Amino acid sequence: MIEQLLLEKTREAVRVIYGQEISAELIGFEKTKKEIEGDFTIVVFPLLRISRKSPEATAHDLGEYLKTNIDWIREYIIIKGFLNITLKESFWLEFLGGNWNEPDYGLQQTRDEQPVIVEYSSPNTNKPLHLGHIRNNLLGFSLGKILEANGFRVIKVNLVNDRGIHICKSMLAYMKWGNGETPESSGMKGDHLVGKYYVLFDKQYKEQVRALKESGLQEDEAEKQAPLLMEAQEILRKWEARNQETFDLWRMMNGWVYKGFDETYNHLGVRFDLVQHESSTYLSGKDLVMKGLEQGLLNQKDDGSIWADLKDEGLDEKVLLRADGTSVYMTQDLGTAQLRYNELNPLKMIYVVGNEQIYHFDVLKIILKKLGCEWSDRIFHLSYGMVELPHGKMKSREGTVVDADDLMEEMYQTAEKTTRELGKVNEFSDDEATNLFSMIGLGALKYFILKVDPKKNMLFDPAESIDFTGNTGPFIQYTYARIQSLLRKAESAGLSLQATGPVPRVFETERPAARSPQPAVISLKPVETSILKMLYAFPQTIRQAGAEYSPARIANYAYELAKEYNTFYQEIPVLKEENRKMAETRLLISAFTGEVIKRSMSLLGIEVPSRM
RNA sequence: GGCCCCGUAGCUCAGCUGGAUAGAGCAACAGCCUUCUAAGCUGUGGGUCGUGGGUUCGAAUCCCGCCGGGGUCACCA
Repeated sequence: MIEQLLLEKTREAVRVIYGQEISAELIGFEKTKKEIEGDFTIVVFPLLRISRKSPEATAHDLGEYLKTNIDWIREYIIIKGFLNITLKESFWLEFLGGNWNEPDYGLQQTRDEQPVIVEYSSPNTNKPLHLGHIRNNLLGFSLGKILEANGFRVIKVNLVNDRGIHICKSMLAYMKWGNGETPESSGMKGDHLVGKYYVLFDKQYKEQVRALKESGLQEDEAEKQAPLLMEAQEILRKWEARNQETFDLWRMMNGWVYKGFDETYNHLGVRFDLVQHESSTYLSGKDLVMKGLEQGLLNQKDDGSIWADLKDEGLDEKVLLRADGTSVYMTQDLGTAQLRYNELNPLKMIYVVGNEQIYHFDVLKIILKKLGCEWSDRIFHLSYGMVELPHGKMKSREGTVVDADDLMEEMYQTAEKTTRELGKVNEFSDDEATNLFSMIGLGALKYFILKVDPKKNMLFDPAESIDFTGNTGPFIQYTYARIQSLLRKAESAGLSLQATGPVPRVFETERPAARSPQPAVISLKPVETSILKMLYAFPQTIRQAGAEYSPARIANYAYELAKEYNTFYQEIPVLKEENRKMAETRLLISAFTGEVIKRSMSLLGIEVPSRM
């Protein structure tokens, strides 16, 4: 890596010239700003104490030393305290020749035995997926890919929230008012059908609460005493006692939901390596709690409920088992974490869960530690912000929830409409066209969501998300399609990429003018070095995205690269170039850029079309 | 009220471990299709980086106070 060489040589220069050993952190080292001539910049201000010279003089000392000691440096320019170093073109050309066809460029080989677990999605089986889940799924899936690109063995886990009082509510409503309706008989997708009964429960329950209040009860009393809630609680007890009838109904309704979810996941293009169900992990949580109680780490109240006292940690008490012995959300998560640790011994357990649960995960880690699980440090909660709509938050009871299936369908249709209007698919078969609309619609949706920093709340404006111009997924896809088209045209024009060889001869000709009898055969324009610099930064970008768990970094990188390429594309007609070697070089730049765009988009779970 | 997160152009967002004149897109306006795909490109206008202090040669970035917005503090998940 040239950066390390520059850094090392700079330290050496300080040692030789000023006689002092310095740490690398003292050297301000960065890529040169775009508007300024140069490739890399050394900021000398921090070194002034050592050099005891002016910024300019210090930069000059270092610049001279580096230039005489590093072959790749062509020249340096000093602006105030900034030493801007320009590399020879041969550096970039050699980089291009050596990597454009490298199938693993930027990607690390899997090196870790211990896996990283990425849990995401984690749906409840009582209602269909909505826009919030979409952000979750896209983040989790992309994060998994990014970590894999960083050489981790990743296990993507979906923890299905298939038990608990909320599930019993939709079951109860179905028992009361379902009349044996099924997805087949109603023509509804299974998850939507079950969701319908959950909503129905909520409506009837609110009605009961209202009636009770009118008969003189306090609000909180009314909420607790509403017959529907008590019936639901009864179902939960029956379920935990493995009552056959309850269990069969539960299994049937969950089956419908899974089928519906699978459809949505397939459509969205996300995958899991492992699906866990809370119904089969919560018992482990109960065990953990009972053990903790025996060891005196937890305490039991008079009514029989079991609690963790977290006052020493500055938090409150937390219930872990209800008085009737049934478990709560926290109990399940304790059990799930324990099982994962025992069975997979992960390097890290990443939970992709909304930021409204930050407190929950803080508590989870503390309780685990309290129970003697030192590995709780390996838990990392990747919390992401809420998705807001132009008119405010999504609220199911106000009907402002954006359904995942509806949204994807809408994106598809807009993609189809726009694409047809532009006359892009006149020569496509039906299958090809359908496939393209899907790629574009989903590409737009995914990119729109992933380009935003996960931790921030984001605004989802349907009108804007459906725009395909500017900083959007389709813009990047379009750039890729153009590159592919260019490569096809080049081939039929007799310009073959492979014929140029891995490192074309032309790359070896560039030498300092003084020692070379002939001028360099080719020379790069600013746009071209600019693209090459970006391509050079790809591996580093992946590392940063991995370290920060940030798909947004990849998304913004892909856009910058595509934008840069479009400028190039507009300014420099490759196929019109008279110098054949120059034309070939530019083809390589195009091919390489296409590859990196494709890989970046793949890390976001976005497909790119070869024509559009 | 305690704790956590956010505040950058009219709108949506970038801005890497502090560095040079704070960047894109959308929207507005003006250009570019006998030229490798115009879902594109070029140009113009638009900013006291919420605010007041502090640290520093240097702050959108780090620290503290305040203001504004959101989240959370359930025997819901």
